[in-house]
Amino acid sequence: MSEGLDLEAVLPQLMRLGTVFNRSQLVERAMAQVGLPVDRPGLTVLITLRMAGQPLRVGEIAARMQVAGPHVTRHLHDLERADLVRRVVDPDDQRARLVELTDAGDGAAGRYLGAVLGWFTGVVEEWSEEDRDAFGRLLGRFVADLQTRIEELD
Amino acid sequence: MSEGLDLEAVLPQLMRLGTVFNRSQLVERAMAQVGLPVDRPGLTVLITLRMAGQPLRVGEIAARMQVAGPHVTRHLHDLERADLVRRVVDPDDQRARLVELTDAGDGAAGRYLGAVLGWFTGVVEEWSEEDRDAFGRLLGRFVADLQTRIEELD
DNA sequence: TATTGTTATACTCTATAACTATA
DNA sequence: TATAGTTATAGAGTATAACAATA
Repeated sequence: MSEGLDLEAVLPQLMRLGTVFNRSQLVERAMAQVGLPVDRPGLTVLITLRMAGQPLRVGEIAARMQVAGPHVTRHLHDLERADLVRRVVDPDDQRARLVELTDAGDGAAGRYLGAVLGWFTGVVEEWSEEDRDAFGRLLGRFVADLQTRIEELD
Repeated sequence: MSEGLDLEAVLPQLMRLGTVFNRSQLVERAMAQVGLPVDRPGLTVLITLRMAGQPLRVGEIAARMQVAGPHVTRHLHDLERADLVRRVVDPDDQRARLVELTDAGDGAAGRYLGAVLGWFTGVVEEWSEEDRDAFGRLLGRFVADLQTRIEELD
């Protein structure tokens, strides 16, 4: 059962990774780089919009964040008041609203992502190129296979 | 900048992994295998005790879970009422309490871990042995380097 | 009648502060 | 006086239900 041993080693590592992410103030430190008083879910909205590269409807933001709609609505209020996003009526459907980043909002999201990216660069910069490539490949595959398996359970 | 490209690919994967973990009801599904009405933090207490392999003090459980003390105290109440843990006075220090799993508690934690482990087995069982080994090695290294870097920031 | 979004409310998880008992 | 744990309170994040407006 050498298989079993491999997996029993991986599982605690994944749990540890989750702990490191959630509790080590990685997020808080990167948010400090943003230089604006945005809370965590608000920042997630900004990142979602920046990664989309285009204005999104409220429901679409909620879907991409995998949260319920009202949660997005609530934080859009704060973001709009801070002039980080704009809400405009969707010309194709008067019921819907398109949310777009202001320049300030786009800059904030960019600074956050840049900080996190620079941080990961530091973590693996002493790795060999082979190891970096292999890690990227295997991690991508793992996440994809995991997601497939989850969807199969439904 | 081939480095940059590698990292920019890894970062979204990690974010995606976090999302999959937190929102895909992986935890809820595994908890269903437990067959007992234990909530999530309560289950974390049971897992912590099982992985320790010995009774732990309340403060030690909180440290391993990386949460504040009162959080553990609160859930120990429910767990004790459900007969999943026992609290006994530490013979070495009358102030402290040792928390130990009952047979039912140990079984519950075991069933949960077995479900998750079996699930991961399914995800990577079609991988080559080389890929599995490499993934385990690189993931472990990544988490360790990440933690080191975080500690350096303090 | 179905869908988009909002408002109002409630629940889960975790933190901080104040307190008790033992050292 | 310091430490282990508990009780009480507060906050962040997210969900559900009820509602409004448009399709």
